Amino acid sequence: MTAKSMTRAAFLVLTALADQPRHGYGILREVGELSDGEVQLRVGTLYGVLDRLTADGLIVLDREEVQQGRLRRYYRLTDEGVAALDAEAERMAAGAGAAKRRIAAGRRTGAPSRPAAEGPAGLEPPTPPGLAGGFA
Amino acid sequence: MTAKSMTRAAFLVLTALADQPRHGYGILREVGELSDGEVQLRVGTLYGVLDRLTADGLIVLDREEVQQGRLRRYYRLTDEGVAALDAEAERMAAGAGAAKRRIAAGRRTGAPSRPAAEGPAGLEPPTPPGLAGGFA
DNA sequence: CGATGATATATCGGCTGCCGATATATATCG
DNA sequence: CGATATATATCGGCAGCCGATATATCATCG
Repeated sequence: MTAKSMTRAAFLVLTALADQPRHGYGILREVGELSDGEVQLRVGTLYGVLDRLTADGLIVLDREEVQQGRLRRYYRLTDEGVAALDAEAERMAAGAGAAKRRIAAGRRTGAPSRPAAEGPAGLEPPTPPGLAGGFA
Repeated sequence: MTAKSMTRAAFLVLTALADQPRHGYGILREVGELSDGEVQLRVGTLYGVLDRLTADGLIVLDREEVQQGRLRRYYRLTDEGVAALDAEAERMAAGAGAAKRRIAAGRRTGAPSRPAAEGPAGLEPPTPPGLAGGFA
């Protein structure tokens, strides 16, 4: 079945929960710290994602605590959630690798922009094969 | 400025164009082949993405050909497009690595699901620090 | 010769999903 | 007392993806 790719926000939440259970606000902070502030998960995005992930069985409510008068609702990954995150990480790494390889391949002629002004216009380049290098 | 992350479809199009200019239908086929059929870019998605990428200056219309009575409109990456793709690939690789590391970190106790039935419920685990391992 | 399928372009409506704004409540700090 | 941090949650708008649809040419098969 291979299960189709999750959204970016979902990936961030799952990653934040990968090492230990966290509550909503904690997830928000963790995502920010994880990327040194570059990637930010918005509050308005969080709860929808949490609901969807729960409905999909990738996370579950771990426990509720009242800490200093404030409610904390902790979530944790299910086995299915771990598997999904792992699969997504694999896909992303593969995609990133493929992109890098192809950038390098396109650099060969040293002409990234202007393609050197073709001849009399004809005969399309027959897709120089060889190093394909796929996603998976 | 760091430029915010592009959409998945945009990433796929840029990747397909990374090694050489291609026309719309060719991009569609290339994306499919690249992932061995796992990832598919839909026709209904393509042209909107192409327009947006053009407006953003990441790709440009390279040339138009009439091959066997059918029009082919070739696009290619701009220097800015190459840079954007490269940056995105970097981000994805970092994110994938971070997820993998955290999954491994969470596996330590060998209790991925049930957290071993806590004691009388109190004293949250004080966020065992150490190996943080960020995105970037 | 007509049907089917691959090639190739493009549009549109609907649905999903992200985000800014907003609301509520408590604890801390100045 | 007001501002800031912690913590939850909802809602409306907008961007973006996808299925369906339309159009046209060429090759293949019956």
